[in-house]
Amino acid sequence: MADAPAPPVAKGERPTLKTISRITGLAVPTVSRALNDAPDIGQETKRRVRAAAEEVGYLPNRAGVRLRTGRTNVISLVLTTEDDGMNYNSQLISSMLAALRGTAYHVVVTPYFPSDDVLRPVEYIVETRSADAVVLNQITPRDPRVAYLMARGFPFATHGRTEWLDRHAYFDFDNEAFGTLAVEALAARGRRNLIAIAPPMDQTYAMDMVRGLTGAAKSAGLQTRTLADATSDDASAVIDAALRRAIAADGPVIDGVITASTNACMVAVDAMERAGRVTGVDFDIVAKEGTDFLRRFRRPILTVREDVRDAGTSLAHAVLQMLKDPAAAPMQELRRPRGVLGARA
Amino acid sequence: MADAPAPPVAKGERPTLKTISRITGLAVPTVSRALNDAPDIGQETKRRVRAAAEEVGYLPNRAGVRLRTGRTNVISLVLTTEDDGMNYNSQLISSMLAALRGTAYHVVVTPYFPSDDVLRPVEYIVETRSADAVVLNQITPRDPRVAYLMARGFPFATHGRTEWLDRHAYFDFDNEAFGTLAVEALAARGRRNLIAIAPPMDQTYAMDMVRGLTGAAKSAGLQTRTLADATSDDASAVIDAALRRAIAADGPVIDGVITASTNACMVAVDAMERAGRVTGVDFDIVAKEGTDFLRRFRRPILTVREDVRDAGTSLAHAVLQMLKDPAAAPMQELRRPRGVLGARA
DNA sequence: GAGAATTACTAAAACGATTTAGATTTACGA
DNA sequence: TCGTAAATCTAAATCGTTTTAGTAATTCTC
Repeated sequence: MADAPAPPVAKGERPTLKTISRITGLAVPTVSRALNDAPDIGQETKRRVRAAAEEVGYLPNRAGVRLRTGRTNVISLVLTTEDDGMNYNSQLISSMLAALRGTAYHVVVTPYFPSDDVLRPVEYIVETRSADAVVLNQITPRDPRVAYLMARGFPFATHGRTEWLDRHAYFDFDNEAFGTLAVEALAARGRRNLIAIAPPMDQTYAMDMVRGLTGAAKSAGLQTRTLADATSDDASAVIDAALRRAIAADGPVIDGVITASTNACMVAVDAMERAGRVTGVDFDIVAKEGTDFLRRFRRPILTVREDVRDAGTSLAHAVLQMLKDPAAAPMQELRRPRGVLGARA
Repeated sequence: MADAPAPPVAKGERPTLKTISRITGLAVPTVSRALNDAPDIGQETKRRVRAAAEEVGYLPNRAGVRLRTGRTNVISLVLTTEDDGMNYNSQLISSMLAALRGTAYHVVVTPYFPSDDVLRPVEYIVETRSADAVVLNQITPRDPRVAYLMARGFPFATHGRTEWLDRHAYFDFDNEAFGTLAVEALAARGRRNLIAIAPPMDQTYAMDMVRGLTGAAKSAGLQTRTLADATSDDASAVIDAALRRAIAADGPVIDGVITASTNACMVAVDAMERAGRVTGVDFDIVAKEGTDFLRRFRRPILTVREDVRDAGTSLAHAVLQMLKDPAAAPMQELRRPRGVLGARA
């Protein structure tokens, strides 16, 4: 609870430009322009003003700046309030915060409720100008939010790609490559009959992943299909039920599973083992995961690493660059998976 | 991209009080007071003003309100940028957002970097008045942030308790009860030699948990101790190493493990099994978890449910009530665990 | 050495809201 | 019937910042 060391201008109040104006004897606008390094302010004056600002611990009043300029110094992260399987939201937020450290930007998390119109949060932000930029995820190929933001010329970056590839900033993991890698890894282990628990198929990355899967399967000359009636985002019970049906169905016996989430992987291993299939013996499973959680599962699971924090860092930099230089080309990054890790037995 | 249906006052601009003033022919302050339901505005006038506001889709400019009143309509959630084991942050945020739905409050996540002074984020918020209230977690008994906020009279609520129990709003899970339940469950299964992987011992809830453990152990006349050199918040490798040392050490053989986190539980099961001990046979383990993740682990793990979303909901309500009626007694809630769930085999 | 250009600052206005003080109208009491 | 109170509205000021326009002093140009 140490107080500030006897502020020279004794006032319990927070210092404003007026405070510095009084200290230096300069007019308020001069102080403002000096702090903003305007060209028509003398070097010596700038030095004096900055010293005074430093001394009293001046920080610009955000409401004042915002009211006058319209700049909010806020970046809005639009997220669903639904459970995310693993740590996705948490990691995205904390990595964005880390990347924004030292800047004037705050992060506001704007909820998107499943019952709402998808556009609502984004419209709200744009109409009330409550942020300088928006970060979106769970992107569909013709995402209406992206279309809206592009039409309005509002700065944004997405985790995931649309079909308007060259027109906005994005970060994405290369899910087609993941699909390819996964199939190849299973093929190399002699697996011939694969099933994938894909993300919801309206999402771009789900389509990418499936494209990778089917392409690689065709090349390798083996069977692959997507689990019906469940996605990797569904609740465990739903995935479990769908898998049970698939396992019990007639036809060639499943000997390879591909999943895009940790949770789906655990459910799948569980379901297969309950059906009497031994992991690593009767079948293999490839899972994409952000943590090293599956390693603790004590099964020979094949994993592909995907660090969500990379997304947060990249997206934060993308919007920062955008706000600094609106004319610059949008930052776009496609992160390729490094390879398939064989879990220890 | 549907436009608003022909706004009666044709202007691309966002409506302000001035817009409504023009429509109704009333002065701006009158409009303001009408919308704020001031006593000196006539009923008919209020009706007219509200109708006009509705019609043009008026939403108060946050910067204007904030500048004039000092109210920010922001609730700050102070979180570390470190990884949280499971979904803690994510669930806390989304449940808070859900509870704040329909209010004017935004949630700003304020990062706390491990290298910083603990007080820094909170000081920043108070000094720059960048939020109306703060929510804190990872509370220590004499948490300096809590002391600071109490001294400043700044509204806040904590997830976790301090030693200043009656003086601030909090939500907490009853970790002493958890400790007691856990020991009793293990004792009932004939386990005599327990080890606990506790949270960092500076945290209040860790101390609570250990108090519960030792109390129940004494009553049941059995051995219990806390794992040295590692806490449930540590990285998997650290916990693993510490556990290996404990398992290899001389003395009575460990036949019961208690852990406060999903991750620590997985690590513990892993370590024990690598040492040749079979879960549910040679030893039992009790874990507290917020998800139903461990059920998929296919081990007879005993779990105690703890829904983080309860914390977020309760804390949001606590600060809302505080902001509405500063004089009211702070909301305090201690959530007891419902019992120990035996995992299926 | 006079006019033009440059430098370095100040005055006034504005962003959108609320608050305080004051004005006008109507109703009321004696 | 007149002063007073009550009801309802308006005018002006203010929060802290930035912008636009303008002023004064200095330097340059030929």
